[in-house]
Amino acid sequence: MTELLKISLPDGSVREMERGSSPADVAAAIGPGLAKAALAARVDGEVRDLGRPFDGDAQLELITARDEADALELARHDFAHVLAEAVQALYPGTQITFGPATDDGFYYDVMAPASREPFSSEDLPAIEEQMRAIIKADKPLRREAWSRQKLIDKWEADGEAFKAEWAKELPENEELTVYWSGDDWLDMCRGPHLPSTGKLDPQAFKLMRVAGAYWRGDQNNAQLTRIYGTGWLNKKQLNLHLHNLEEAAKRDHRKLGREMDLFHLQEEAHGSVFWHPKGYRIWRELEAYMRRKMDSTGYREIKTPQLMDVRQWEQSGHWGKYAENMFAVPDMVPEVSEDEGNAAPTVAADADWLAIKPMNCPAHVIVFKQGITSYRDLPIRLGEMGCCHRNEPHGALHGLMRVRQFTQDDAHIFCTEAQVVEEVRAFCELANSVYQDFGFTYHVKLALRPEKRFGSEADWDKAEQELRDAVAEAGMANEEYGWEELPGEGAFYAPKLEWHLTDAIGRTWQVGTIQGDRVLPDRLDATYVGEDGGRHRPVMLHRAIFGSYERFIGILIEHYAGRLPVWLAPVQAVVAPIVSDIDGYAQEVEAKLKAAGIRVEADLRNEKINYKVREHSLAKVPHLLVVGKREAEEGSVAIRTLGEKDQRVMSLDDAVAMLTAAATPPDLRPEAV
RNA sequence: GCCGCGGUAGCUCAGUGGUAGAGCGCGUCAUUGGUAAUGACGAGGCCGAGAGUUCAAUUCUCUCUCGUGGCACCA
Repeated sequence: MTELLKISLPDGSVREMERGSSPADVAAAIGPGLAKAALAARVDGEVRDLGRPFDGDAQLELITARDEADALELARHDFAHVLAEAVQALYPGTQITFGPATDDGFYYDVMAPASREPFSSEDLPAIEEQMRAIIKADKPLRREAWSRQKLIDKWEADGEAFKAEWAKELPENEELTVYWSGDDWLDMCRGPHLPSTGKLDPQAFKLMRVAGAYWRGDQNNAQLTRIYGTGWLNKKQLNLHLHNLEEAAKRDHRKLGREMDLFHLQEEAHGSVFWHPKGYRIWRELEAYMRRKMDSTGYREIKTPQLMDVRQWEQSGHWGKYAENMFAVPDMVPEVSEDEGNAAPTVAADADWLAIKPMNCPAHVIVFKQGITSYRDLPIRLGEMGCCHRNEPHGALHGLMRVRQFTQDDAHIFCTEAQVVEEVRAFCELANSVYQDFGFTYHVKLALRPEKRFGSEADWDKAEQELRDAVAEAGMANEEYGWEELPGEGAFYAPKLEWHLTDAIGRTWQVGTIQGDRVLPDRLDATYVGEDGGRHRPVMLHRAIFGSYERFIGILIEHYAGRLPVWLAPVQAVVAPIVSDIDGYAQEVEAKLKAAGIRVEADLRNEKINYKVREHSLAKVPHLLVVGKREAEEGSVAIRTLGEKDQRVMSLDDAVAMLTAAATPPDLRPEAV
């Protein structure tokens, strides 16, 4: 008299199943094809093993390879387990820890046995081989519930110190699960998993690299070896991914920066950029653009000192928190050694210390504090192309993306409490117009109060709510803008709104930010005189749109794969004569374009036109103007535009008009005004 | 800062216990050629820095440094 379970399917039908039956049974009942294709099940919205019995009546959706997101997640998680099993099979005594799915695959953190070196990339082929063997063996993956104590005993018996440590911290009463791979290997895991290892495609994964990673992400703990793999549902997907990686490598800004002669980095100033003429041209265009944007939205630009007394940084709180990442300079005349070549100066014990600014905010507060400010003057928006230095951990440096010297498009808005929401909303609008001009889409996120912070809870409540409200006012607190709140991610003095750009190949970059700060105005005693005649604290909004010029240019190079829009291109056009008889005309064309404000060069070298076309195409010059006898006679040019197959012949005057239009920055185009 | 890998010509890289090689680039000459590499010749290197082993080190060992892939960090 067992009662039957009612299992509802997505098509609206309901199947009656015996108690104890599982999604696998439902799949089998529907048909053998589905039984084979099914990978897992979504039971009342939760992804579960195919073989896990129903708890009661349920909504069921069977997951197959067609449900790509779910299937990928399952496959990657299984690849990680197979990886761990393979490593232990090959190298007994290896300790296993954790191995999740990632965006493009999986990894597993392991500790090599003391008897051998940590794993290296040379071990990867053998591990891959072993993984394929495990997949081919089609070992069933079986879920089993264990008590916590049983788990601890098992891990301790096996010498798995990391696993045992973790198990001890799991809740005592909760039922814990392990997954068997066949009958000879298991890992503790919440699941779910595919029914068996054979559901994985042995040709759809590749181990990519090994790296160090700290146990539980804490640098005080042991360092494990993390083995990274990329994993997919089939070989085609894997190959596509590998191809995309190659494409991404081709647009690496470090490579393009060298090839396009934009900038270089070198040992003597590591983490600081040597900008070459072409790279700095991009910078200048961006800076001019940003100045126009800020001038037209009520900002006033200032310039503040590079060096300030360390005491100023103590007062702001930065010295206490970030001293180790700041550069300090003794305020003294160095004693020069008689000994030539001895460049190490001695520092007097009583020297005063100056710090090179790691940020502009305290200096902006100092400017704000000059004189007496009335509420009638607020908001005050102070902008600065502020050059800052931070002594970053060496392992963090990366091309233009993470440097020790950088220049921010920084500004601080001092305003009353009542003005915060409107100021933030207006900033959302400004940031939006900038990112659109560069062809980026973006997500807006709110980073909430961190564990270690200054300021009262009431102020944090207020500050977070203001940012929320402003984004809502701007119409961006929704899915379209990827709206999300990130607990614990804020700065020590303020919650942050963050703009995460998505580039042409789908990667995201956090650039813009605005932060509602009540801490610094208080610590540095900034005040304004209110309507009531009393002194009040302004709210200080820290904000940037590019973030830093260095990083933003790096992002632009990768976003456009070096093919910058004409208005940013260091060289916008090259005039290339076919024979030297035409050099005179080529120079005439060059002069005319120059007079129109186009960044143009004439390539009069004694080379064939094929050579010039190839070279300037590789250099990513947007327009190549080829001139031969025909063009010289007609007063025309043959324009070859980068990325287009065909040339266009037009009169020189038309060419000037066309290039002038193409070279106009987006904010100055007629349709933008 | 931690783990792994690397540093040889301007760039990309090969190579060796007896102080080095290619391609591209650069220079000179010839060539004046209609849309992605014309040819010949030539000049370039303290083989990242320091120490050690050795008759001898670019090569082996150690330290440092910078880069690189991750981790940790990112006001």
